[in-house]
Amino acid sequence: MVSHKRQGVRADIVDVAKAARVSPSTVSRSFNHPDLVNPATRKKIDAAIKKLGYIRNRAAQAMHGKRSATIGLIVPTVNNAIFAEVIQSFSDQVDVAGFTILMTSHGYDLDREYRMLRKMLEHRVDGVALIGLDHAPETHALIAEQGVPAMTIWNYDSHSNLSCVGADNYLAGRLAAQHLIDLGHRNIGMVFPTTHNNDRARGRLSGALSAMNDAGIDVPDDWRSEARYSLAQAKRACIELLTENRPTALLCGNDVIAQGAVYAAQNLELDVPSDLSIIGIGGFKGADEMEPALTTIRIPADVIGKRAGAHLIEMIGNPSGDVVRDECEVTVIERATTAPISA
Amino acid sequence: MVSHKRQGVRADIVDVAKAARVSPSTVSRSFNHPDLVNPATRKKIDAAIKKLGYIRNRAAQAMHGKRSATIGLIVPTVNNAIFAEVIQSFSDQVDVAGFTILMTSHGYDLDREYRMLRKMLEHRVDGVALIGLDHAPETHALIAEQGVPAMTIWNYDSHSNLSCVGADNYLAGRLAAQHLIDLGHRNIGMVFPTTHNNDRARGRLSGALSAMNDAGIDVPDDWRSEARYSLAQAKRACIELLTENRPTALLCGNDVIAQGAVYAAQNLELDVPSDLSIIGIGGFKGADEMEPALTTIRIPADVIGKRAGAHLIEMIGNPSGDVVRDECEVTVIERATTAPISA
DNA sequence: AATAGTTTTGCAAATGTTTTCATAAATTGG
DNA sequence: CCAATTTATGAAAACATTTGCAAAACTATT
Repeated sequence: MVSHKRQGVRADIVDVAKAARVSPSTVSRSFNHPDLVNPATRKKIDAAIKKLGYIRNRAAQAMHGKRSATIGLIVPTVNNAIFAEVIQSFSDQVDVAGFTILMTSHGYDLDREYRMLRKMLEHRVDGVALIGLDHAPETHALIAEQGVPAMTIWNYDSHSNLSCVGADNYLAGRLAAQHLIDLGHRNIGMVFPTTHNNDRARGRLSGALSAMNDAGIDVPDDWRSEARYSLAQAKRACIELLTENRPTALLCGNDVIAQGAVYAAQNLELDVPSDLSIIGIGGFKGADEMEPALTTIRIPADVIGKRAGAHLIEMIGNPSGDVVRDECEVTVIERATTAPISA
Repeated sequence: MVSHKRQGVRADIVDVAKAARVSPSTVSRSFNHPDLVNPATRKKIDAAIKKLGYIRNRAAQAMHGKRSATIGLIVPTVNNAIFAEVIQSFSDQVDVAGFTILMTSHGYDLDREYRMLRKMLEHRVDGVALIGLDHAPETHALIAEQGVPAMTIWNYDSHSNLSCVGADNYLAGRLAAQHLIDLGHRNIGMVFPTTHNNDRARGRLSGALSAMNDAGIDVPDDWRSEARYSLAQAKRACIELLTENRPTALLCGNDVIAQGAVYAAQNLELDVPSDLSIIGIGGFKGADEMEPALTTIRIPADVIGKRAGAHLIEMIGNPSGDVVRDECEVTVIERATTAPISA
C-alpha cells in the first residue's frame, strides 16, 4: 500500500492533484477557470475531490491577493425588525454572487463600530456595508486609507462622501407631517427616539418640523416626547404625553413607537383614529397586520438591502472610486390609524 | 530619500519590520505572543504599525493552520424576531472572545443549508452553529468528516448526536397544554405552523397533544389549523377556525400565531380572555407589551444564544470531541390572555 | 571576569493556493 | 507532412504570515 498522509488531516490541493494524476496548478485552474481545462481532466479531478472530501481553502486564496469572497456587514443591532429585514435582503443578494457575509453589531457605539471595521479589514473583506451616515471620523479615514469599497445602507444623502443607498429620512418626516396636516390636524404631538448618534431619527424629526413650520404650526415643547426603541417605553411615554395634553394626532419617529402609541390610546380608552390619529415611519412588515392597521411612511427595507448588495458587488467588480448615491422612494401608506380631524 | 513601496499598496508585516528595524518574526510575535517580546521593542513596533496604518492579515494567519477567528452561523432566516434575538446574543458572546461571525441564511431549505456549510468550511471557520436539529444527512456527514466543532442552537434533545443547547420543545408544548388544562379548559383549538422540516413545531405539537391525551382530551381534526409564520396568515386561520367552531381556548405553536389569534378574537368581538383564552409559545420580546399581554411559554432566546456561544468557544479551545447537551429552562409566563374556564 | 541561565531576536522553512511563463501535445491549413 | 496555431498542462515563484531552532544579548552568580 502506498504511504498515506496521516489520517484526519484535511486533504490538500496537492493531495487532490496526486490522486487525479495531474499537477496542483491544473486542479486550481479547474476551480477558477474551468474553461481552460480539458473536460476529461476535469472529470478526473472532480472524482478525486469527491473521494478525498477536499474543500478548497479560501484563506489561501485570499492571501494570494485574490478576493476573499466575503463582505463585511456592520450593523447597530440585529435585534430590530427593520434591520433584520435589510440584513436578510442584503445577505440574499450578495449570496447569489458567491459572497459570504461577515457580520458584527456595535450597539450604536461608534467607537465600537470603528473597531469592528478594523476587524473586518483584518479578514480582508472585499467590501464593507455600514448602516446610516453617522460614523466616527476614524471610520471614514480608515475606509479612505484602505481604499475598501464601502457602502452605507438605509439613508440617502445627496452630499454624502460615502456611497449610500437608502431613503431620505428628512423627506419621510416631511411626508408624515404633511399627511397629518392634509387631514386637518393642527395640534400634533411628536414622539421620537433620541437623535444622538442617530441620523435617521434626526432627519425625520427635522423634516417633520420643517413641514409643520411651513404650515405655520408650532409644536410646544411639552408636546414632544422622547422614547427609546421599545414598545413598553414608547407606550409609557405616550400615555404620559396624552394625559398631560390632548393633541388630535401623534407623529411617531418609527413604527415601534407608533405601535406603542396605539396601545397607549387603547389604554386611555381613546379611539384611534376618531379621537386620535397616529402615524409612524418605517413600514415594518407587521404594521399592516396590527389592529388597527398602522398608517405609516414606508421605507422599503427589502429594496434597500437588495440594491445595496447589488451596488457593493458592482463596486467590488470595478472599483472606479466614484461614489454611488441611490435614493429609494418613500411612500405614505394610508391605513386605519389616521383620519380627518372633522370625523 | 530611501525607495518607497509604491503608494496605495497595503503595508505588510515586513514593511512594519523594516520601519521598526526588527525582523518580521518579531512583529508577528508582538501580535501573537506579546509577552515574548521586549516592551521597548514592542513600542517601536506599535509606532511603526500606526505610522504605516498596518492591518494584520487574518487570511495569512488562518492559512498557517492557526485559527481563522471566525465562526460560521447558519440560520433559516434573520428576519424573524426570535432568531434575531438568538443571533444577537450569540454574536455578542463570541465577539468578546475575538471571533467574528460568518453568517448565512438558507430559508428553511436543508439542501441550501448543506451548501452554506460547505461555504463556511471553505472559509475555514473555527466552528459552526446551526439552528435546530433537522438537517440533511450530508450535513451531519460533512461535520463529522471535517471534524469541525459544531453546535446546534434552539433545541434540546437528550439523544442528539450533535452538540445542542436550547429548550425542550416537547416540554414547552406540554406546559402550554397543561396550563390550559389546569385552568379547566377542555375544548381547546390548536394552531401550529407546518411541522415539515421544523422540529421545533413538531416537538411542541406532540408535547401538547400528549398532555391533552393524558388528560383524556381529544382534539377534533377541524379544531386544528395550520398557519405559516405571518401575523396575517395566522389571523386568517384563526378567524376561520373560530367561526366554524367555538373552543374556549387556543393553543398556538408560536407567539406570532398567538398574536394573530388575539387579533382574530378582536375581529370577531370575542373578549380575551373571558370568551377565549390564548396561549403562545416562544416568549419573544414584544409579547408582554401587547394588549392584552400574552400568556406564553418562554423560551429564553438570549440565554440560549449566549450559552451556545460559550460552549462553542469552549469546544474550539479544546476539541475533546464530546458532545455537549445543555437544556435551557422553559417557563410558563402567565399574563393576560388566559383565564379559568368558569370566569 | 568567566560561567550559567534567561530573555530576546532573527533565519529559514512551512502553510495552501494562484499565476506567469514555458513547454508539450493536438489541431489546422497549405 | 510540415509549419503555424491553438489548447492543455506543469514548474516555480509569489502571496503574508507563523514557528522551531539557534544565535545573540543580557543578568545573575560566583
